[in-house]
Amino acid sequence: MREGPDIARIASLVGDPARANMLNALMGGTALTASELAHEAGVSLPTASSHLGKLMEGGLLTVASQGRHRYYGLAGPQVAGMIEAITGVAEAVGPKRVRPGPRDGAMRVARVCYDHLAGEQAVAMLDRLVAKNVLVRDEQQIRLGPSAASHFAAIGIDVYTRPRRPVCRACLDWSVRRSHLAGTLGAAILDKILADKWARREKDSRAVIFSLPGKQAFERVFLR
Amino acid sequence: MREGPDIARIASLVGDPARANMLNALMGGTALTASELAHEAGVSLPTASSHLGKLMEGGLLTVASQGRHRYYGLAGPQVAGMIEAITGVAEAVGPKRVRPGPRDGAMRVARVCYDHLAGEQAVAMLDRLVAKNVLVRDEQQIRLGPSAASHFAAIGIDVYTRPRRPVCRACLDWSVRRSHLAGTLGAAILDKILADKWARREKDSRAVIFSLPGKQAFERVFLR
DNA sequence: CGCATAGTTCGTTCCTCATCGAAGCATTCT
DNA sequence: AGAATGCTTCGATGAGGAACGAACTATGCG
Repeated sequence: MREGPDIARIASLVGDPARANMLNALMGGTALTASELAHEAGVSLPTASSHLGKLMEGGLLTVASQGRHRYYGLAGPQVAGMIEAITGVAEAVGPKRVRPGPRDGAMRVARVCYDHLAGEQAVAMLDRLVAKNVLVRDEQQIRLGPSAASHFAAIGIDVYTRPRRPVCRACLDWSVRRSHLAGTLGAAILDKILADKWARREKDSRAVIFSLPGKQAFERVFLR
Repeated sequence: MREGPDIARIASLVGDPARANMLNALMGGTALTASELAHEAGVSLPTASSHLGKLMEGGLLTVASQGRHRYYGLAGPQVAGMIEAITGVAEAVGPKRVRPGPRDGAMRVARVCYDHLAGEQAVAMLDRLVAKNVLVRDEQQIRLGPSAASHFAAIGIDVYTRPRRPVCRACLDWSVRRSHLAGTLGAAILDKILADKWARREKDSRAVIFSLPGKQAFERVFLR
């Protein structure tokens, strides 16, 4: 009876375990093939194909055909944000993890959230950038502060080169329950962290592992 | 295979249309009874009760027993944020609103919401009553103002005769996204509108169609 | 070409879960 | 106490949809 956007339709897409696993895997930010996603989800290829079709039809995924491969990826940051939000609730109400393994610890500290950094490190970074007035924040909005351009230029990031998406966006961190930095700036910072080899991606996981010198460099640049 | 919080479980809770409607209704911030939610969702009371049990078990709702009523509300802002996020995606990918037919127009202007009037007319009425200080409102709470008794007595409504439910309640209007008046007073006003034949119910619809003199009477009494 | 790999489509099977009526508590009104 | 109201539990029914094997299409390789 009720009108408005069909939230049940979207939620039910995420509500199937196989599809949820696929979406989770895609939260790493890299597009994956149908076979890889089938493996991630623990289902057969036909089943995966059917799920992917539904996710596509629901507008949650994009696909790029390359040769005989089809690379599926999240449709955009809004979808990623939604998954984060659902993850946050699941984490909050879910059965208390009996014993958080070491891998969970790493995830908590730093991980990839679609295309930017999340976790304690990322939250601390945003806090510090706001405290230094490099970024200005009111509520969920984040904007560049007066010194932003020069500040980021000093570490090799041009805040004006990526005009397509919003430069700054707040993204709620499920492990810390506070916001971290998304948007093109967040993506550029993650790029730099990986390009400069401050950290590496854990295989088959969203975890981001900092090396000791990498961590020190990160702290010097972003937490001071 | 994948670890982490069980996002499919949470999403599937939202993924049922009946439950989604309930959650949507609760997004207004006011707690609602099981019967009201059953009506909102368009399902029978047993069905609603089952859904509410699941939402409770999933940790998405809280409940407060007051006498023989059970008031259900969202478990917290995090849950509300999740619903907002899902709504945002649904809005973005959803079917482009084709063309709101005439019936939708009528629904938008005035309709029945459980037992009281909703829609633009109802929102305007509440605004006016608050502006005239007949009703006093702070946040989601609405109370009778000093002149309420005499004001409503003049049009044949005794504000004290129906002690069973709260006299005034705010109810979020989905078409206008602002509150209108619910509670026994809201119900009494709708009764009067229909009893005095200012308007009639559209068959098999929630729409309420005002006659021309009825509309004038309504405006004279409530919008001036 | 013929063979291998990557994906989708089809048809069938099976199971979960939404639904409602009837009956059972609980609370409040008279 | 008895009646009315609000809500939950139980049991039966039915529909939707997740799963996979087999067959089909498409791309790449020798």
